[in-house]
Amino acid sequence: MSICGVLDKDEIEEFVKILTRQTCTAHDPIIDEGEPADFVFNVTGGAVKLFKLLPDGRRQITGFLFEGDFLGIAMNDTYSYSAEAVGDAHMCRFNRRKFEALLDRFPKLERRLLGMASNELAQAQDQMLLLGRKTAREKLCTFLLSLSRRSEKRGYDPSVISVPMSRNDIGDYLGLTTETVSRTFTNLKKDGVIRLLEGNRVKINDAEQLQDLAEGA
Amino acid sequence: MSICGVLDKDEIEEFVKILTRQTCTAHDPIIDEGEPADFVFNVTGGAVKLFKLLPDGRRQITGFLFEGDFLGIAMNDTYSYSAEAVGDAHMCRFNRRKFEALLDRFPKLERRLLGMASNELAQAQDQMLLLGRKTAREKLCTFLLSLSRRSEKRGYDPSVISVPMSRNDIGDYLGLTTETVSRTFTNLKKDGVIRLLEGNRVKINDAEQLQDLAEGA
DNA sequence: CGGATATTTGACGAATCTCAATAGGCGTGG
DNA sequence: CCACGCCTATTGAGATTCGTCAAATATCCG
Repeated sequence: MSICGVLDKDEIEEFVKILTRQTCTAHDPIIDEGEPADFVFNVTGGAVKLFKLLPDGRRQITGFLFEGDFLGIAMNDTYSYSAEAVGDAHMCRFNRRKFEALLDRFPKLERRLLGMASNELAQAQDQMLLLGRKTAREKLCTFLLSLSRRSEKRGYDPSVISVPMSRNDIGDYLGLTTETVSRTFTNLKKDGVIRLLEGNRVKINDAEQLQDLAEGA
Repeated sequence: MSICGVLDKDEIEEFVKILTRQTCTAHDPIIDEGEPADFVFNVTGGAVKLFKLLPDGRRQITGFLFEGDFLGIAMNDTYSYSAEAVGDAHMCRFNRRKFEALLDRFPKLERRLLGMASNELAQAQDQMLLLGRKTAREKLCTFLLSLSRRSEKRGYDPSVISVPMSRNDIGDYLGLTTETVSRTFTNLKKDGVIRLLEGNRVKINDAEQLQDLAEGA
């Protein structure tokens, strides 16, 4: 587990004692915005989406979590967003009270959480730039690039990425409609930037070109 | 200073020792994206805007800071955004290394920073929802409402808010153009939702209506 | 194979942007 | 104190990107 990288064996033991393993299937609600934030989670497999809703049903996905990602760093009294699994997802669940008690005992963990929150904040700012100022094409290229970088960081081939989420989810993440996402995929394909493979995978033909397209350069 | 609310007199002394006071005028760069993050700041007066740029000059303002707000919670090696004063702004500057050294001595401060980061993260998610899914009118209402709430929290009349930033800044914060911001102000005025007063102030006629408009209800 | 769901494609419309002109504010200096 | 000039805000007209609605196609899974 990524948050535990700074802990030694005995310390990890303490966490294992208080965790519950759980599996969620697609559309399975994990947490609901506004509910008391009684648990924090660590994703151990699959993908999870975080989102907020407007009263009329419009949805903004604020992030996708993958193996190793932590859900609930921002610990206010209530959850500020909802979460559900993209496909099937596996997670460790911690009672928040017990989790915080352990935090007190391992101050280096607190420092680490602050670091993770910093990263999330930086990511959130990138996403604001994307949502507020990028075109549909730039948005999709940015998205594919971030998936590619994530793949690379986990030791996979960055030029062939798995895109497990639906067009609709991608749209709700990028501030676009399903149709625009689909059309933009088609355009990128036509322009030779990417190739669509079976199994929801995408081949990136020229990462540098993708990078330029992502920034409107 | 807001971050120091958890400290006692002697502890605050330690911070005062390492701070430098500085004043910035409009468009004065405070920090630049990509530069080494050698300093952290606390705003003591005026307003500051945080923003990111695309290569062609498109700009996204990711947040406004006011008195008491802290700049640099997200402490990576380099700044992930730029900052400049809106009008004139006053700030305390801390050497980051020394600041972090003090953090080690006051663990409750670290907990507090994590709390502040959590709040910022929640705010960032709200802003993503706004940027990705709200209409121009909803965006502006949300913005005015947040200024009103901020005013209220500081003990001012929430129905008359000061809007010190330019239409252009508001546009870059809401993902709109100057013209659309201006037009939307005009519409809200025409519909009796707000009234424009001199001195860049805005009178909110019906806060509840504004709330509804902000969420598309 | 068949039904359900997701994706793609097309035609059209609307919100917002762009470009351009006008009006308003504010400070400076005569 | 007024006039000028600069900068920002407002308003207008037309263009464009993206959204909406609808239909066709593809994919998944039992």
